[in-house]
Amino acid sequence: MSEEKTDMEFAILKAATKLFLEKGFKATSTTEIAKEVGCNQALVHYYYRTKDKLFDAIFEKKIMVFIGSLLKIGHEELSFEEKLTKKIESHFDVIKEDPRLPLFFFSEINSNPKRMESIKEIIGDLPQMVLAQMQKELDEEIAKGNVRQMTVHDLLMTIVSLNIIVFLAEPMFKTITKISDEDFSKLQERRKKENVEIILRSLKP
Amino acid sequence: MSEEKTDMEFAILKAATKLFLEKGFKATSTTEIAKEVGCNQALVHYYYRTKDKLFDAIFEKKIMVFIGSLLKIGHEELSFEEKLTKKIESHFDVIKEDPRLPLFFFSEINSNPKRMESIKEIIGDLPQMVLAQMQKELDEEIAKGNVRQMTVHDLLMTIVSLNIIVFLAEPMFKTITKISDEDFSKLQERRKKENVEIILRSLKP
DNA sequence: ATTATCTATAGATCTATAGATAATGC
DNA sequence: ATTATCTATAGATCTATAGATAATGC
Repeated sequence: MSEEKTDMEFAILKAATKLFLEKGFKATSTTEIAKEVGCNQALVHYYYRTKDKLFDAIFEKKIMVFIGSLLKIGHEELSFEEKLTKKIESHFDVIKEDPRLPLFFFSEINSNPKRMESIKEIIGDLPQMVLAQMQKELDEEIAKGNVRQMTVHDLLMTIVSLNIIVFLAEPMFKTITKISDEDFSKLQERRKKENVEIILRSLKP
Repeated sequence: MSEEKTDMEFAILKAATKLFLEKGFKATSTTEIAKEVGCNQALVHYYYRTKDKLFDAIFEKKIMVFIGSLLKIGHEELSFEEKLTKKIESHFDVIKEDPRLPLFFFSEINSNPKRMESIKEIIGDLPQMVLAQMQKELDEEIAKGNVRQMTVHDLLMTIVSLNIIVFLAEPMFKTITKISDEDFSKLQERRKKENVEIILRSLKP
């Protein structure tokens, strides 16, 4: 009855994560997950009981990654502009590690908003506090005349918006232009820099 | 054998459009479409034969709306900046009319890239030509020193990116904050203005 | 006569569970 | 003994079609 996951339990989680992220909840069957793992379908239910519970475990984890990448703080020694740059880039990099995350996230919340409710309860009001802290820092810059009037909500929306587009558009992109993975990676890095540039410019008084 | 769609045929198309946009291809059943229309499920297949063909008809139409809103040209008498502003705003407004469009679009291409292939064939190289024209206009502004070095691809990516975020995030937004529809509409309009501001700033030399 | 609509159903999923067997931990 | 894995299957979909009946256009 140990807390440690058995190999098989972990393998199922891993395969499910891959498939759910690729194809979403509805389009992924427990049969397919089992096939990917190389076990029988009943075993998926033995460990996670229902497809829904299995999905929820994954969804929660991934949403934390996504939100975390945005709300993480640190680099206290840096200037506001440097800190912001780091935040934008680290958010971008987290998504690059897990490029299906944005579409997964928006799709699944759209098709089942209730999942968001439970997430809300789990994370509590930590985000509220981090946002308040970020707003304070932003207000200081505004007071100093370094930044135009701006809410942290708008700023975050801009960051997320610009940072997700290449990943959302990846399948479309790769279908239309037969771009190689290497060139696509270069395009991503170029966009990352461009995003920082756009956002810093957008804040100028 | 007239080209005109019967009432029932049209009603099915309309119901299918609504459901496919809301829940996507996989999560929508022909049974559900029939129920929404108020007919029996066989009739959906009588008119459109397969779920796939029905979906394709809708997907094609919607993708044209989305692409069209970006590539439309006009207002020749206006300045570059005014034209760009109009383009951004009209793109935003088209999506506001059909707020599920961006998620629908990215989700369905992700889950079945082949659909994009057929779309590609239908629209041909019209987009290429429009893009070339837009690039020419942009290059003129760059030459005049009004705009920094920039490709039309990057510019369009920025526009789409900023314009879709509120719509992608709508379900999440409405779950987390219990924002009213009216306030959400105000937020959208504010974002539209903000997007224009951000994009114009991003182009300054 | 032809077209539109319905009922009924075959065949393919898919989820979840029951119950059998194999593997492991004392 | 307990836990992990398997086989088999019930019950719920869902798509597509066959074939019956109702509505419509000459």
